[in-house]
Amino acid sequence: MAMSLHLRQNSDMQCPMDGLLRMLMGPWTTYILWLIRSNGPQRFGQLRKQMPTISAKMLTERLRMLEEVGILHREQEETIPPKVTYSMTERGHDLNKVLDDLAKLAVKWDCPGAEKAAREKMPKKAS
Amino acid sequence: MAMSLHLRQNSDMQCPMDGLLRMLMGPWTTYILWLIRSNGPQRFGQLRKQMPTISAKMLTERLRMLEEVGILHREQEETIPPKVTYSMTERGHDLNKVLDDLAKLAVKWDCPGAEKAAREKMPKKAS
DNA sequence: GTAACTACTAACGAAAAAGTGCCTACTGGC
DNA sequence: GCCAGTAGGCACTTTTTCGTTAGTAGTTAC
Repeated sequence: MAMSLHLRQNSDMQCPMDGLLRMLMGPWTTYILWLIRSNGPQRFGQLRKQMPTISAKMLTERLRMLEEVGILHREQEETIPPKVTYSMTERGHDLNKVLDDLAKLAVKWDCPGAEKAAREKMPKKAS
Repeated sequence: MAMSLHLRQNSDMQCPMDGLLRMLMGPWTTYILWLIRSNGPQRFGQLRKQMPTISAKMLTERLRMLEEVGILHREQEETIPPKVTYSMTERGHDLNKVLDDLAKLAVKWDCPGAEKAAREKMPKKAS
């Protein structure tokens, strides 16, 4: 904790994207968004089945975070066993447009270079 | 390394964005791009001065990665002391358009929610 | 003659992130 | 009566990430 009383990285600097990127950056985040957009609102367990290697803890955490920033909506039925469904908010749809553009770029480039670098020099978990 | 012979997270799945996001996601990545776009080609030391809290190791690593995926161009003069200048490639400019959109979104939302969540539930370093 | 300058690299260690296993509550099927 | 099933929470362990320190080279300024 070298800089707790300092600039927190550059979040206090002039770049307004910081918060947004920090959110998208999280592991699995965009993959979750993609699943919900493609297949509609879904329950916790359904999402989990589509991401065989995610841990429950991680999935919970990501979903909670996406809810907190207002991108996903969480609907809970208090039955037992419980039933929780996640869907996109309006804000979520805003985001999808940008993500689409990003996806187009990814397809356009689709170079082995990116593949290679992704394996070596970048954070391990994305999507 | 639970799954080295397996799906590596979901990178082997259908999402083509994975590599691209893994790249943008890295700490400081977009901040570096922003600096170079705003102020033009720059040398290692100049960049460093503008990011007082980054370590040399980190900066080197990020720059190398951006070079590897073809977003930055690295030009080295073999003098001693050496002189290395980084500039944007064409591909880099492609990216900037999308990043601009992202920035617009960030400004549009600019909610305390994002701020708050950014502090708590997301990876520590972005920009 | 030595100290500073630049753009790094390698090795080490601390801190943060993520995985694992165990727990909950009530209902429904055997 | 017993076990499975849902959506997690909590504590503990492992993995990953990142900063710090030390070192490189030859020229130039003191």
